[in-house]
Amino acid sequence: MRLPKAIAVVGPTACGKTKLGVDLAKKFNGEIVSADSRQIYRHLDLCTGKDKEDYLIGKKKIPYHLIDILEPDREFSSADFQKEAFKTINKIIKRGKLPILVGGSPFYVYSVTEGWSFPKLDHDPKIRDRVRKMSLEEKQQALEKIDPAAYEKIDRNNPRRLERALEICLVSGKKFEDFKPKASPKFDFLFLGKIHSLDTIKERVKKRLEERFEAGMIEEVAGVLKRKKASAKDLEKMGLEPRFITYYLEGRINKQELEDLLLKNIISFAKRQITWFGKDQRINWIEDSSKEPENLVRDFIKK
RNA sequence: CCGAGGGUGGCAGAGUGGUCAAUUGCAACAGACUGUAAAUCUGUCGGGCUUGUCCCUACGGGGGUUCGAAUCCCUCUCCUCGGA
Repeated sequence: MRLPKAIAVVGPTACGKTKLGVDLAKKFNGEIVSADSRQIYRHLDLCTGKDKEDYLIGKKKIPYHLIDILEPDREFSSADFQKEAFKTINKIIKRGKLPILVGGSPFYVYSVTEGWSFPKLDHDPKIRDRVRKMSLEEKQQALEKIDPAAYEKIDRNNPRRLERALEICLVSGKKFEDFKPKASPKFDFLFLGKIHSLDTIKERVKKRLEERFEAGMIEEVAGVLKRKKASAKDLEKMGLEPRFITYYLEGRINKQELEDLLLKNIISFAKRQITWFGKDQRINWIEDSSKEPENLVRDFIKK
């Protein structure tokens, strides 16, 4: 059985993914499915770079999904995202349109394109809470005791991974090792990638930051805090701009430090994105001016 | 001009006779990643190759003491502070 077709537009931050996605959506009667771990949250449009005007072409608005679906004080995971994305993509296909997954959150993108199957577990907030409160050493010891085989293999200094492994063991009553990572793609994706040199990305990020400061990015965060849409803690988890601007508002860092921290951290994020996407042989990297993506998509659809 | 302190690897900054090619942080480079992912974590980071308890070059320049110096002494030079 042939899988339904879809497009994935990926790449590091500030390289013009949205634009490419929207162009293609217009030409091929598509709809955008955002794969951005921050844009799922409402508010904070400047901070998370929603750029909603990019979805307008002339008077026509390209439909987009999975942006602004949740209040920022809610927890959301890649598994939640995957579920939503599958639903959305299926609906788009049913409408006879072309789904275009556009995003720079590699974990979100791949959970969908690869069809990762996450262990099905009930949420147990008590267990989660307990596990999260342990010190690194306690986590290591606990896992070593419960599941020595998993402990052998795991990234032991990584608290997040230890937490997850422990949570799985404690909630399921089974071994972490029993949940072998599985993947079964649900769609046939054509991968398109947009990328620039690191120097160019740096320049673009810098410029974009300036524009967003100018546009009131700090005030945006202050407003969200003031209206209690999210706590400082929620914002800290939400990624670079919300986090560091919160620090700034709390007086922990000054404006210059804020700018430096943001630039620095956004760049290292871009490098991590490049590590993910760079090794993916399936990605068709799109140079700036060419009409190539159009041809690639046309051929792909015809097949 | 006098007095005091100081010049350490791309930067910041430890080290004050051997275990120092030099703690640490940042930057840089590479990488991991299957329910927090713009998260979290790992490795490399003076040069060379025959990759070794190897060689070379290095803690402002030069000289000296010592078996041995980033570390002690002399001198030159530069910086900072205080006094004229």
